[in-house]
This record gives sequence, structure tokens and C-alpha cells, in this order.
Amino acid sequence: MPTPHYGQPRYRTIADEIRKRIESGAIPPGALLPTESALTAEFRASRGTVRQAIAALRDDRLVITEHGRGTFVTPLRYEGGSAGSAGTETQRQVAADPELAALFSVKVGTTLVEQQRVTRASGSVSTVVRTYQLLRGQQ
Amino acid sequence: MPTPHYGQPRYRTIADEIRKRIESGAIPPGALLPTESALTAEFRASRGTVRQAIAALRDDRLVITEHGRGTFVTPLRYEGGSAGSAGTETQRQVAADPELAALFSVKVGTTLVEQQRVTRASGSVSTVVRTYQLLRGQQ
DNA sequence: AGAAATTTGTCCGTATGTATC
DNA sequence: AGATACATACGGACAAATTTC
Repeated sequence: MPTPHYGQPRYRTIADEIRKRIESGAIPPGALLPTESALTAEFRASRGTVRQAIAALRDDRLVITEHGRGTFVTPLRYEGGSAGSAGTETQRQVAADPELAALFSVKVGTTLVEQQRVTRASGSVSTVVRTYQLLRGQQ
Repeated sequence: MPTPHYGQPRYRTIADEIRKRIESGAIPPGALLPTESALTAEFRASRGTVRQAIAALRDDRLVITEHGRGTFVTPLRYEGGSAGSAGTETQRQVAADPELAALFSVKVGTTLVEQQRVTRASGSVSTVVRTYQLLRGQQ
């Protein structure tokens, strides 16, 4: 009863079933999907499993979920990214802009070390962090 | 390709990466950490492993987890009243330069949120951190 | 305007089965 | 055999946004 996952996992089976309903037009674009609790009852799966199924559809941009409202079939088409993750780190030397120069009490154009960290989440860049410091030896 | 763990266990690697983001200011004090599921996706690790990583940060008092809310970076304990230390934090909106625009896949000039943290050590500025993110509104 | 109900978001703890080092 | 890690699944609880009464 607890957790056999022979062949296909349950959340995928559920996702596929909902996908069929969307692609067949049974649930048209813009329409509301059954609630998580309704799907839980229908498929006799836990809420977590149902949510996993919906997350799969969301990954495929097939549906859009709104907090406190529900999950809707995506109305229009979009162009999408891919996959991926991780962060990239690069280091370089840059000239101090007026603001940085003022902060560090140096002349505009003074060489600073800039470290840049790019964080990606699900394919797209979420955060860029730039850290500036004086070159070692300057002070 | 499932489970090699050379040298360091996976959860420790993940914890270290998150720690870096916190210490670099990418995730400032008081801010919400990505959810367990977001971290699961980003690091391609299982939920158990991600939770183990967060637990490690919690042990170090670096983050605080609240049931049903999320995990937050531990806020700094106040700044004394007087001279010096501590950092200045400012937030503003800036136009994306060509490099940032490319990273975020937006047009040059698109509005970004910039957070700047200035750290002072013994009176003078030691580090300036600038964090760039898209306006809360899309992607 | 306010309270209650709905619905999604997130976290907690636990469990089973598989695979690798 | 044991530690680590993955994927899956369950049930419960609290939080927050939205809708309904």
C-alpha cells in the first residue's frame, strides 16, 4: 500500500491523464483545473503526489497556478527556455565608476577587482551579484 | 549516473553553495531562501538531501525555518548606535547595461532592481556588493 | 466591513525500494 | 555491511492569497 512504483510513477500517470483532458479540449484554455483536493479524491492519491503531477504540467507550460485561486490551462503560447542550473563565477578588473570611487575614497578610474556571480534557476538567470574590492596592496 | 560522492557528501556541497550566496549578499539577511522544491530542481538533488543541507545551515544559525512559511536568512542583530562598522544597504532601480541585459535575456535599458551593500572595516570601505534581479513581475 | 471557507504554498516527519561507493 | 543518495509516496500541520457569505 505505501509506495511501490513499478513501471510508471503515479504522479506521471495522473499528469498524463490531465494532459489528455487538456489536449482533447475537455478542459479548454483559460479554464480552471479541478482543485488539488478534487484530484486527490478522484485519483486517490495524496496531495503531494497530485501537486507533483501539476508541477510537471507547469514545467511544460501547459498550466499556470495562482495562489488562492487555482490552476488554469495556459491561454496563450510562449517561447521557453531549456533546463539547467548551477552558478558561474568570473573575476576581472574594472575601473571605478564615480560612485564606487567615492565609496572607496579613490580616484575615478582606479582599478578595482570585480567578482561576478551568476545564479541560474530553471534555465534563466535569477540573480547577478557583483562584488567590488580594492586591489591587494592598495589602501 | 546516480550516486557518486567523491570526497564530500552532496548535502555539504549544497550547503556550502547556499552559504556562499548568503555571505556574498545574494540572499540578504531576512530574505527568503528558495523553497525546498526550488533547491531540489536547481541542484538536482532529492528533497532529503536538500533538507539535510538546510539543516546544516540551521545548525550554524545561518538560517531560520518557519513551519508553513519558509526558510529565512537569519537577520543581523541590530547595529550598535555609534561609530562605524556595520554596512549600509540601499536599494534602487537601474537600467540594464548590455552585459546584464544579455544575462537576463532582456533589452538593454530594462529596469532591474539593484541592491547595494557597503561593508566597512575600521572606518574605510572594504567591500561593495551589488545584487541585480528582475523586477518582481516576471520570470 | 468582517468572518468563514476555499485553495494553493510550504514545511514536517516518515516510509519503501533501488543503487552506488 | 554501512553510509550516502535518489525517486517516490503518504499524512498532517501551518501560512497566505482569494473568494464567498
